[in-house]
Amino acid sequence: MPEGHTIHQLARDHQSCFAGRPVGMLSPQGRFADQAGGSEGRVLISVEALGKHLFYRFDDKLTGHVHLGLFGKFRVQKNPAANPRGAGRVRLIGNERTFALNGPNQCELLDCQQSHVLSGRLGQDPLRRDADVKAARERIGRSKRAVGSGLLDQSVIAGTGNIYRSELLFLQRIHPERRGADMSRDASLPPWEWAVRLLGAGVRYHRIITVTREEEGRLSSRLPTSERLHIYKKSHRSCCGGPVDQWSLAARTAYACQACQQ
DNA sequence: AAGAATGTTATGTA
DNA sequence: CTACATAACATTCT
Repeated sequence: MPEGHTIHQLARDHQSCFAGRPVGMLSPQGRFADQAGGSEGRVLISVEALGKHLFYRFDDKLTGHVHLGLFGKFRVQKNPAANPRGAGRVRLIGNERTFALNGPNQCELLDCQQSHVLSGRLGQDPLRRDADVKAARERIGRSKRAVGSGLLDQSVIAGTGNIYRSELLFLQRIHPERRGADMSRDASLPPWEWAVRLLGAGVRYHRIITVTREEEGRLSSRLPTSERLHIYKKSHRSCCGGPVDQWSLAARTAYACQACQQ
């Protein structure tokens, strides 16, 4: 569930649903408070996504911070919402809909200082207009590190996870183990542009799609999940059946087409 | 029922 | 200082 594009969707949704309203949420321990306007209620100014992190900015300068991690999930229900399931962490009650959060990796209230520290250590987010492309590119392009490692490092590029790492390196025919510094300068497009494109498609279609521009619309509505990706979690390419290698890189399973990714 | 999974951080090691 | 490994934490699905 949580790659960067998902988080941006949530930010957008929550922003339009709750900005300007008192919202009961996010007590310091991450337990939920379910009364909008109750003792925990503060007015929400805006919701922002930075990489895979969500920032809820409140009028009293505090920031609610949510990171979904592997399992975190917002469930949406039409009001009146059913009783909370499991260990609820946050409950956002809107006019028509209620969002309930379970299983986040992080869920806490930060002061200015803390939230600044957090956002400061996040890298460039391909989905943000204020991203410093040059910084991200240099960080990877000058590094002796494997590209596949840099792409998972949130302090370099924030928002790409294991799926996007696999898919965008495949699309460029770059082997994940290749050192950033060794990539040819004249490669058709550096990973950044592909990241922008793929994450953007993710937001647009509410799912991860890694096919070419013309095909996007068609494929997104028709294809089953297993066919929206080229090599992620596959032993053979979906297009030509060529064998796909699997190994561990930066503590996650990496994938590469044996024949064409070098 | 064990194990894997779209993630991050802190800590230890070389 | 960098890179890599490991553990910890959250939960659901096969």
